[in-house]
Formats: sequence, structure tokens, C-alpha cells
Amino acid sequence: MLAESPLQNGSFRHRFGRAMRKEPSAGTAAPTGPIEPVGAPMSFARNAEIYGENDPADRLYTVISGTIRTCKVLIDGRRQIGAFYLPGETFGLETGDVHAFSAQAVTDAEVLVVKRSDLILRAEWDNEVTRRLWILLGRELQRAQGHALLLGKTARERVASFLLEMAGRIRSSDEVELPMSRQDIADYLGLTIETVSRMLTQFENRSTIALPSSKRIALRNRAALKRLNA
Amino acid sequence: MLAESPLQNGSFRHRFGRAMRKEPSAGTAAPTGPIEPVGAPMSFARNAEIYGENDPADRLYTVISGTIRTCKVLIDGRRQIGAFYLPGETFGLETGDVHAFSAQAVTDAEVLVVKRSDLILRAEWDNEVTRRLWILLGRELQRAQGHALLLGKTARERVASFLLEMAGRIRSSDEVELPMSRQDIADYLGLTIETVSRMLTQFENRSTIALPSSKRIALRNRAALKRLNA
DNA sequence: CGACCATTTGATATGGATCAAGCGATGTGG
DNA sequence: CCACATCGCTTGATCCATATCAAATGGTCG
Repeated sequence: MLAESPLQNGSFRHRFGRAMRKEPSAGTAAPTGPIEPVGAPMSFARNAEIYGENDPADRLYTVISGTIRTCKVLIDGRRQIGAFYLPGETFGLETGDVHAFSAQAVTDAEVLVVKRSDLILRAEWDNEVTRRLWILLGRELQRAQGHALLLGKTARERVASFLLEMAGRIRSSDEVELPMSRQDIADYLGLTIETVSRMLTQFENRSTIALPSSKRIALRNRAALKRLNA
Repeated sequence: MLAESPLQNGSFRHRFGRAMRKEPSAGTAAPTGPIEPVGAPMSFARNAEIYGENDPADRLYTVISGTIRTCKVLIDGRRQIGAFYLPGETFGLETGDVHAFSAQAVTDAEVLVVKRSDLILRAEWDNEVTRRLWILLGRELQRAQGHALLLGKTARERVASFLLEMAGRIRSSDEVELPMSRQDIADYLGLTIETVSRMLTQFENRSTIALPSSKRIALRNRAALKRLNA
């Protein structure tokens, strides 16, 4: 239903420049960089599936451009999004041998792929690779814990936290261009699109944010949002 | 408020025998065993704090007897429990240098403590230690992801999942002795004690479970619970 | 026995879901 | 280039699951 052609549609390249600029301090030994910066990037069209639930988890992916989501669909159709991955971030790291979540492109996207077996081999005689894998796994854990915490809060708090999180991760002064739809946000926050929308307009009415367009959000009063971050 | 004397009250020993029996296949190379099975165990009285939020995360703990919870208290007093740890399980593994959650004893408990620095040193020339640490961290990630998933469900589903999870982790035929209070369960599931209680009596009325006593729960119809596991 | 605490049960309130329009962008075919 | 279908988002009205408030019950320990 969601799956489309898993290969490129060509129109993603206009995002490339912007995306590359988002990569944290390229060239340094920044632990956020891709583990293995060589190899041909793969392209995915919007909504294309990168891997499915229960697919063998034998690869790691680093986002070059675009946004990726991981998600799980319950039998009755409810969808829970596990995480969003922005340029520079790595996903697909799982300890089981199959993926517990599936991954799709939120926007047209380019990702770098590396085989897990290669990494494990290399980790044997390269402590730096080991260290980076450890950091990545730890980061995933923190993210998952934070997500669980988020889901215990009220709708207003969840949306506030989401905005702050995204503003922190997307490089930009005070105006954020959200790459994902309201439905994606809702499924990440465990809410409905209507509730997400209402919270946003509520924030707008209180001048906490401004909404130049539906995906563009300007944080006018970060303190008010932080206060809701509990 | 919750913190009491951090040292023993002596009455925990009666749990020791039972607890030890819970350790998975002792003596084998079971990856669930404690990483370092030597060192004196520490004792904690019910509700005693093992470590607090923002304490340095320089130790790992393996439960010998009793039950431990990790939790976070929000400014307004809401409490979110991150996980419960039963005998044989290891907690305290964090990637940051301070703990994001605090840990307390749910019941009188004994835990084995090992210094993180020791482990890291040892991991340098002992691949087995490295491998076990990796497995532990991966398990934490899975747990946290599962928890986030849980919090997206309805109250009935959460309680059903909780019962199944606990029944799976506590060795016993079909009758489980829950070590934690309704408040602990509620805070873990993101519900109120009243809702937890109501769901339990609902299951009892439908003969899905039986409640010989408030903490003792007999699973009469696992299939019905699994159906709610979505 | 009596005080205390945890749990259950009942009555009511409410936050967020659901159902149902509207509305503004974006794209398509005539 | 415009009319119109489509899609994603917002807004409004109502409903319902769970929270909240309140009280009864039961179990434990002095």
C-alpha cells in the first residue's frame, strides 16, 4: 500500500545541497559521521520502503539527504512510528537478526548502505569502529527511552517536545521546515492528526509559534515550549 | 519521600533461595548471567534507592534476589517507570556518564555490583565481555522499544501485555506472584491504579485470569490475552 | 482490636478520539 | 490557462476511554 518503486525518481537531487550542509562538522572525527564513508549511495522515492519488518537486519544505513522513518503496523492497522532519521544519522542498527521495525523514506532520500558483517569483521581489529557502533547503539537506546517518556505525557506536551526536538535536530535559526506529514507526526506521538493540528493552532493563538505554511514552523517562544517539556 | 535506609533490613534472605532458582541455567555460558560473578552482593530494603537520576553511571548491577525498578519523576510529580528488573537481569547500563533514570528496590533485594571502568578495561582483551555488554545494551534497546510500543495501546491491551510479559519472565507454571504494587504497574503502563485495577477485575469477570490475592495472578486464558497483544 | 495502607468499586469529569465538513494548495486534463 | 479533482490540513460537533474524586473493603501489623 505504501510501497512504491524503491528506486530513484530523480527529483531528490535538489535536496542534496541542503542536506549535506546538515551533516555535523564534516571532516572531523565526529562520532556522528557515517561509519564507512565510501560506497555508492542508494536513492529512495518518497514512501519507498528501505526494509520491512522481519527482513534480515544485515545492513546499516546512514542518511545523506532526506528523512527516513521507522515504523511498526499493528494487526488492526494502527501505525506506530519509532523514530525519524535526518541527514547524518544512522539507522537499521538492531541486535536481533531481523528488523523489528520497517523503514521508509519520508521524503525522497539518499542513504549510504554498509553490510553489518563487514563492520563486525572490521570491528575485530579496529577499536574505533567498535566504539562508534557502541555510541550508535547507546544513542538508539536514549532515543527509545525518550520516546517512551514522551508517550506518557499529555497531547500538548508531546507536541511541544516534538517541536523542540525537531528544532534541535534540524539546523536552522528559529524556523523549522518539518519534512514529515501530520499523519507521520501523529503516529510518532501516539495522537491523531486532528489533535496534532489543534495543538499547533493552540500554540499559534498563544503566539508560542507561527505557521507561515503548514510544514514551516517558527518558534516564537521556546521558553513556553520548554515549560511543557516537564 | 520514597527513599529509605539504603542498607538491609535483614528480612530479605527468605527470598534468596527462590531468587537463585530464577537464574537462567547457572554454570553454562548463558549470556544472561552476570558479567562478573564475583564480588560481595549489596542489600537494599524495599523502596531504598540504588542510584539517583544524574548520579554518575559508573557501575553495573545484576539482580540476585528481589525486584528493581528504574524510574523518572517529572517536575509535577508524575512518575514514569522505565523498567522492572528480576533476578538474573542486569541494569544500570547507560551510555551517558550519568544515569537518566533512578533505580530503587521494589522489594527487599540483593544486587551484585561491578565497576564500569573494570569492565571496559577487561573488554579490551576479553571479547566475551565485549560481546555480553553488546547483548545487554541490545536487550535494553529492545525493552525500551517494546515499552514505547506498549504505551501506544489501550489500557486493556497494556495490562494484558504486562501480564504476559511478567508471566514470561517470572518462572512459574500459570500463576504469577507480582512483586510490585498497583501504583508501580500503573506508572509503568502510563495509567492510574484505578484503571489497572478495573482492567484486572474485567479480565477476572471474563475468566481470563483469576486473582487468588491481589498480587497473585493466575492466567486462565493466555490466548485471550495474546489476542489483545495486537 | 484498631490504625493504616493497598486495593477495589462507584460516580462524575474531561482530554483526546471520532465523525463530518470546510478549505487551501497542488496537480491534471481539457 | 482555467475548471476541477485530489490531497493534506484545519475546524467544528459529539462521543468515549480513561482520569479524577470519593468511598467502601480488605489485608497487615502494632
